[in-house]
Amino acid sequence: MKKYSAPSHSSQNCAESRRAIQDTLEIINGKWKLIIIITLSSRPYRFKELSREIGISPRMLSKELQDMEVNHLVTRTVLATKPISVEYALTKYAETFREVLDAMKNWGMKHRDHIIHGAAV
Amino acid sequence: MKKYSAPSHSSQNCAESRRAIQDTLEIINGKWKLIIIITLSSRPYRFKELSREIGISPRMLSKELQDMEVNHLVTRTVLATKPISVEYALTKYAETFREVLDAMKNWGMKHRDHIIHGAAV
DNA sequence: CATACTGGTATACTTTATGTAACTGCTATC
DNA sequence: GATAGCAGTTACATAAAGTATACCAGTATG
Repeated sequence: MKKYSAPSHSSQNCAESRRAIQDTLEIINGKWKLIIIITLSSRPYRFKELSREIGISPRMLSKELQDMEVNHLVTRTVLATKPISVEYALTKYAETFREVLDAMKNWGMKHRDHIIHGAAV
Repeated sequence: MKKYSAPSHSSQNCAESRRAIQDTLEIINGKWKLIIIITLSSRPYRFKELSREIGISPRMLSKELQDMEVNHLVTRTVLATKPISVEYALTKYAETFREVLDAMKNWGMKHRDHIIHGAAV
């Protein structure tokens, strides 16, 4: 009987922070974006090569790479090879994302310790 | 005909980093966890109060709060009020998560600028 | 000319996430 | 004793995410 509608409060900059965090979340959300970023951070990959490397179907890979291109995280370069090939590489801009990944990595490792060694709350 | 199975590479600490990042990702993954953390960061809330505040159904809220309790991010305290009430609050431990949120917030804001003002890649 | 490689797309399907509605057990108030 | 509030739970329905399989157009090789 009840509808659960949008929040009524939201002071201005609180909402802005939330939006920023949500934006960032979308960059790495889902099963694949993170591993794609990490894989491409070692070197550029071709489409099929990347697909085989991380075990993702072409359908998903195509979609994910398109998202990441829109967000300026990867570049798509068509190479004039015998059978045409396409190279995907992280942009220089993508390096700015490392701060976020580092923060997540550090916290994640501490958290695993915290939960395993069962500290008090 | 082809199966897309697990990766074959994965140098040791690379895999460890990835796992840590994935762990962190799970903490904030989904539609609600983030806004719950942000809302509770101002003050403790009771169950229904929180439900109304952010517009989440009791079903989802219950599930999310349980997850977060397991991860030591919130505490659940039963209060001896006339109709019983239960207070949810962020733990002190949850404050350590602020580093991650801040990194995400900063990057998210820069990223919005970057995309809107259409800088070169 | 069949085979195999390239970078994908199309379709159908399963699984997971989220939403909706109704219901429980308790207490207080009208 | 009917109504309403609290803190949830349960069963069911839909939406989103992911998987599997097949296929296309192009080029080279045997």
